[in-house]
Amino acid sequence: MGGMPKPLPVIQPVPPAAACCPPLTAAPLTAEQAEELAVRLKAIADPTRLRLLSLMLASPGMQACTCDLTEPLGLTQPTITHHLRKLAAAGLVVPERRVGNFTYYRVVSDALTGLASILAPVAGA
Amino acid sequence: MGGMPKPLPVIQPVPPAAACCPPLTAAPLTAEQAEELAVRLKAIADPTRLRLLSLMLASPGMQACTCDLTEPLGLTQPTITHHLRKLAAAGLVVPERRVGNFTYYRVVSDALTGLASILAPVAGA
DNA sequence: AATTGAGATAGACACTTGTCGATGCGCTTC
DNA sequence: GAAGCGCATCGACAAGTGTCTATCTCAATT
Repeated sequence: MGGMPKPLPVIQPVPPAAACCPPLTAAPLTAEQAEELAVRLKAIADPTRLRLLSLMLASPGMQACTCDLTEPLGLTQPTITHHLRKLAAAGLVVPERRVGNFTYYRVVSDALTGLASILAPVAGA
Repeated sequence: MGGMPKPLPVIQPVPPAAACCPPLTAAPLTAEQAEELAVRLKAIADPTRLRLLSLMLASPGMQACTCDLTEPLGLTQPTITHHLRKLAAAGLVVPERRVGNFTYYRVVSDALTGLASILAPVAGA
């Protein structure tokens, strides 16, 4: 069927950037703000996902396909896919392009810097 | 018994600052580095603990006693103590002083900025 | 058309975690 | 010394989570 090329599953229930909350030092967070920020932080508060991010960041274009990430971490392919899904749901990575059977994910570096600036608005200063 | 004044339970299994890992963008993390960083991030990846931190940061001297934190969050006292313990174990707060029956915890702001600089070394620049 | 191969999905299971009620310890006040 | 209060600890339980095996889908190749 010559239909549409299946536009890559978009998951992102979370807005693209870290525009959810004021900096921690600004004022006490509401329950909703804390909940939303915690969702993003939970996404990176996992050793496997941290390694995934650092591997992708070290790759050209901050991109990598699932196959490139499976072996270095010593985990199965469904597990890697599971973690990439979680990262995508938090807006930290995005399914970029699909070359043949390979799906390439890219790190959204703005999401990382956004999180960092919420934790410590003066970081890097 | 005129013994020692019980030197406030120190929990911190984690080194004081965020000197555990290079920035994410520097190089792929080892399993150990990722594990240690995840421990710290898990500590703040919780809505209750985020609100605790923001409440303490908004208090004079970035300090607060357990009694000040129980009511604003609508949780029981053992639960607040539990979370303060977790934050202390991650080096994000420290049991500062004890006035009568009150125990005051203080936010270690360097720990927050340290985490932020690992996530995004250029944040705030 | 058949085969191969990458990745997504589903289901299962062990483990962790957030919360609570009950209890114990230490300091303060009566 | 007895009572009251703040905080820590203990035990329990529901909910969430990371990992796996098995299966399915879709694209590329033969």
